[in-house]
Amino acid sequence: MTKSFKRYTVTAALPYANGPKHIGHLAGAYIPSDVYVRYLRLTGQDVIFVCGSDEHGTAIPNQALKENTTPRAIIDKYDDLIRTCFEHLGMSFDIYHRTSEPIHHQTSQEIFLSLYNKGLLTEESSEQYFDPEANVFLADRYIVGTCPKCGHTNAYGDQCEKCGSTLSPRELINPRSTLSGKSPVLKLTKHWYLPLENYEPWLREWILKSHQEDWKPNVYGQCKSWIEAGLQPRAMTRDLDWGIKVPLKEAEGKVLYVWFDAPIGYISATRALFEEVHSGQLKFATPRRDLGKASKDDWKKYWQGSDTRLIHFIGKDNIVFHCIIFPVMLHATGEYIVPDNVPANEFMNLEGDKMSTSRGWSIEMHEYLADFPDKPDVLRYALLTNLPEAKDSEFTWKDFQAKNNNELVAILGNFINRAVVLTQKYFENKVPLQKNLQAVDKKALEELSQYPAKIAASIETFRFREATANLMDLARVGNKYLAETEPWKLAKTDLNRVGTILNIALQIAASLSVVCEPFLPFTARKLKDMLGVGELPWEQAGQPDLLRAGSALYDAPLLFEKIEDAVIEAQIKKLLDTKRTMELASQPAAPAKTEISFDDFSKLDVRIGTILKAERVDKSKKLLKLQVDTGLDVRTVMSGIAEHFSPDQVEGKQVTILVNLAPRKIMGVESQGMILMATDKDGSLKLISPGEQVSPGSVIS
RNA sequence: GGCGCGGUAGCUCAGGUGGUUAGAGCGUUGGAUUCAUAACCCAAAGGUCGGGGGUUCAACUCCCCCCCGCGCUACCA
Repeated sequence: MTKSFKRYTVTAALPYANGPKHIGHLAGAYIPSDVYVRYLRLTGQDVIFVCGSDEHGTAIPNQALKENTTPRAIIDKYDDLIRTCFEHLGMSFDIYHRTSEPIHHQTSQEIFLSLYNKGLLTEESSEQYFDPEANVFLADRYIVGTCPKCGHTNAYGDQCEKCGSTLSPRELINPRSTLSGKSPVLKLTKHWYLPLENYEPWLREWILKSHQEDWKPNVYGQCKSWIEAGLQPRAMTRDLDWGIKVPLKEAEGKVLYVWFDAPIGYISATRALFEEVHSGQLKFATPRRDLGKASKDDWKKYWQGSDTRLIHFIGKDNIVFHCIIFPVMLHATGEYIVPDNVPANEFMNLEGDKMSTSRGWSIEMHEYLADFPDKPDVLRYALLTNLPEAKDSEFTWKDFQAKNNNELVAILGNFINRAVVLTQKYFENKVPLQKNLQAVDKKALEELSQYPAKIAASIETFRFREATANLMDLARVGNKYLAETEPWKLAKTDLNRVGTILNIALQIAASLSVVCEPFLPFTARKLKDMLGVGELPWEQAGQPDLLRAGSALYDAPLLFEKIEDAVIEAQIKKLLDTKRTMELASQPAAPAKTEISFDDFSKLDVRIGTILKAERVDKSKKLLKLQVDTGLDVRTVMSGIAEHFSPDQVEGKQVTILVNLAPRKIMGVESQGMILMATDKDGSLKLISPGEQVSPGSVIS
């Protein structure tokens, strides 16, 4: 931490190009990283800021199927959408690249080969599901079946969207291929693994020991949890036809695992940045400062120089990849540096519920921009003041309105407007002279001089909320100064004095135009234009003489405008409407299973039984141990319903039971049968009882 | 169940290595003011710092137990 660095490489999580991105993503990674980088640039640091679209992985072809198009069309569409939104929100990347670019394929393959040639990857063959009809291995996402956790009949092989559980394809009951609809078969396939466990001592030393102090508790804690749980080999390749080819002859039809190639995208983007600057042909690069005579190899300084400080900005869902897997990859090559900090944020909720594009409960970037095209800074501010830095936070439209009306308009906009209007009124819109200073003036200037350092200290320690609050406090200093000096009263008697006061007020405004740039870049631009100041470095902020007496002020439009209640109400209504639409659209009844014969059916012995006794199972959250009168006998059945029913809710109830299911031991107890349940749309379980009381053992047919 | 992160004013959140009357913004109430987008400025009310033990001269801050929320993970035939 005390180490001194010559340059910075700052990355923001590569957004996955399978759909639009919402304001939670902005709050997690993009806004903080942009503030950080803009600040570094103002202080003259050598920094590059890289990002780009993550365009591989199984979800892309999956989304293509959903939209009835090609993977290429999907990534082009969402790359364009996300790229445009970022631009309109003021994200100041030096390059926004794409992982589908050839240079990224090359970089990823080089790093894979570097690990392979050093003998650091292990090869392992395992049985994976294969669709003999389509003649391909099935990615997790292409296998559907019954969720073993909630019984949802259309769960994906990696996740059940009904109950949210993470799954592996082998766990699915009655797996089916989504390509052919047939049952897949298990087939042997070889993959390359990175044995993370070999790096445990290094990870302990690097993270647990040397970053205990400077990494955020939420990040450090999660790393610790992973390391102590025991690391395992992680597959670096997949059987898939969408992605980066594994550069080995024996790996026909295999690609690099998307989580192997995605973070390498940062490196590829950096390479592309310097290649484009070097060649003078900018395609993805938008360098924000003069990179001088860039050479093609300059990227190496930013990824291999031990005097480079690497910072990854991500959301909490990415911690394990950015703190464990990717660093191990980089470290193992022996050539790359590892991150000095990973200031991951938690999640931002929305109006009391988790944000989710698929559930329609979100504010998508492009929708916000469509509805508030001239207000990117208002969103930046509302998010900045409520970033989930230490814990999940919450965005509400009402809060958004309050932040705009009570702070941006009433404090910051109002102060600027007061200073400028008074200057127009008494001094023909020219900066008046600063004459003899009184105590109140000195106090204001003294306070002014403190703020830039205060704000800087907060930014440097990744406390962006605090930094933003300090920014607004500086505007408060200005308002207070005007309230104390009351220049509108003195104007009748002492215009010299008024001039001094307004000069100081305008100096505060000038400093504001500098220090607000990282947070509110569009506002900073307007304010600088208004005051006629150019681009000033951070170190000049806080000085009492940024504006020269006699210099003219320019047009002074209002920086912010009030947002009326009706606008906010409309947004809330829109949110609720979208959610309802999505619920209806995304929840058709599960499709019918494949046909069976009557003989198949008659193999099942389903009956009505009565639950005589139910008890919780020690050390289990989901299991109830039931004694069921089946008419034939009284038997023990273990049932995963404890999260839906308490024991006394089910005791005495008649239920449907599959009695001829092979017994199996669960949590050390033999379970003899299975209670059948209906799973409702919301994932809740319902008992299936006869319409009227029947004798235990009644056969269902 | 295990591991991790949280539980601080009505709301959203701050509170390195324990130390005088626990903070900010918003909201509420009162005052002052009119240059300003009825904005600004001042002041007040409001908290058993999740609960209970313990260490200490002293704990929101350290230790133990419990409760609640979130995440990962295991049991679900």
